[in-house]
Amino acid sequence: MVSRKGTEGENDTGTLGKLMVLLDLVTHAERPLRFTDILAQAGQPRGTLHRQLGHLVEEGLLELDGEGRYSPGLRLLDLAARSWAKNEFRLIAEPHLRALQAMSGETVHLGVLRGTSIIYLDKVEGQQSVRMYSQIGNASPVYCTGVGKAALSVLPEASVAALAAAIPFQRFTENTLASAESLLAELASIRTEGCAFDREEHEQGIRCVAAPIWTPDRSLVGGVSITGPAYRLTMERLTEWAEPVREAAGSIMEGMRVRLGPRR
Amino acid sequence: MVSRKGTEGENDTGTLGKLMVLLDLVTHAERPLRFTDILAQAGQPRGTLHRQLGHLVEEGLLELDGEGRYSPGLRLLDLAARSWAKNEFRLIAEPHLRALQAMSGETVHLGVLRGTSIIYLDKVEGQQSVRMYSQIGNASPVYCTGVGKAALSVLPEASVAALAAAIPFQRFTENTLASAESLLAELASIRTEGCAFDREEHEQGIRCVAAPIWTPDRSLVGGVSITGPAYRLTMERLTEWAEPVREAAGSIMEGMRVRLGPRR
DNA sequence: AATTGAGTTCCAAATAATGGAACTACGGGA
DNA sequence: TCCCGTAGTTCCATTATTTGGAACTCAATT
Repeated sequence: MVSRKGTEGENDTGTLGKLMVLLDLVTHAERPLRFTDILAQAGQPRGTLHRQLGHLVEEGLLELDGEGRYSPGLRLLDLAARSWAKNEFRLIAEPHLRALQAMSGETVHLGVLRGTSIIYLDKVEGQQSVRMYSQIGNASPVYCTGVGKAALSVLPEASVAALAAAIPFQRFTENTLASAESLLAELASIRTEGCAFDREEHEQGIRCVAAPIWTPDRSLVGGVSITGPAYRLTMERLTEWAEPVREAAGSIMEGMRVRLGPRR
Repeated sequence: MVSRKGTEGENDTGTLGKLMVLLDLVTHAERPLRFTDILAQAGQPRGTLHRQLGHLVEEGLLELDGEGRYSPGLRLLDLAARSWAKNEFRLIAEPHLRALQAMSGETVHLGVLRGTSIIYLDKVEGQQSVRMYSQIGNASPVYCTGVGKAALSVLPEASVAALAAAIPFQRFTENTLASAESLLAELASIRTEGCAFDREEHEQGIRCVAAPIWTPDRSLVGGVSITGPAYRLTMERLTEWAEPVREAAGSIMEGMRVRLGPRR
């Protein structure tokens, strides 16, 4: 993975930075990693790595099982649960997400831009009470999600260009915008429309309509979307829902203005 | 020997330890904290604290808004989402939780013991698709939750005694077991029954029945429970469900034996 | 018994954290 | 407008922690 730090350089300096690299390694891995696995990827001397892992385990950020395999620790859940519960942006948006869900009957997402990814902050779905946590906290690429493209559309040209250059494009479906050029072109139309569509660009058979949410200084940029299967979400239906989605985004921004102060 | 943090003393030593104290401070706070608020509680010199917070912000573990207030960062969600998705214990338990939910129609929880708290790892509820993330990751006291008491019941006497001595008992309802003695007494009966009840001990009007889950070496101790409102979950009903809950716990342990190896 | 691989421990040297103090920015009140 | 107090930031010599090479233990393999 490249640095998640927007426009800046590498970051594995500082004690914390190095530890975070390890945390990332373990949380990104498919399965629990053994000491040697981590050693191979971390580029740290054995002794150093051993102590670093020891500290992470001691703090509950990692867990070391009986077979010497490292996996993410429970402390992460604990910290995340608390930060999610009190996230102001999410709290402000929640009623509007529910309203959109009730109106459409489909799944509604709230996401924010972070580097070249969208992180989902909340998800409201109908009765099909499947996994809910599943999506929250997950990072998805900006260039092939409705929320991602909507978010980019409100950034200044320069920032978009810088981000686009840093995106590791990858084709998920035949509709995926797999280059900086095609992405930039689409952003233009999104700006005039005020909303973005995902036409099965990330996952075959899944469409969505999204509207951007931003603070005046762009310190927070994200969006809200309605997502669902292509057979129910025809393009006509999506177009119909564009207005309610834009309105929800507007209401959320209004809520932020009131609650967070007009400055940013 | 790298020490575990079970029953031991303070831990704000080491660079990471000090940073974790700050993370805890911010995630536990009701509202975003200003520099001065943290300064008052952290007991660090101004310069030091300032740099520490800077590092946490840089890594996305904290966020600093335009008004100079610190709140938990998105990186926490990202890390937690990944660790939750691949948690082996949770994955093994999931189908059994669903089965219990389908059988009872009530909410089913999976939790593990961590220090003197129970951390909920999963939650499956019926159609009332309210907040789901809400509970997952949350820490609740051992002594007044079904899962907590069940978990304690399979620990060796010595460990329970040590834990009980460390619990800051607090009375939540008139039924709360608010002393080490009453807790230890109840554990005896839980051991013979093989399941624990929460008779409105944590929250007025909420009852539950839970069964313990443990590994042979007790490195992982937790439980599974069915929870619901007292008017639906009469004590007779709870008693009826004790057996299925015990069976589910047994199946989960069998699954762990197979998947994680018989050693631990 | 010898060998190999995995994990752990040790300690002088290198590096990062510390914290007191000086500095800046902002916001009243006189 | 000037002055003072509070909040936040920066600086840097001192101090403490991390670093990493190497030696060591342990277990499985040949």
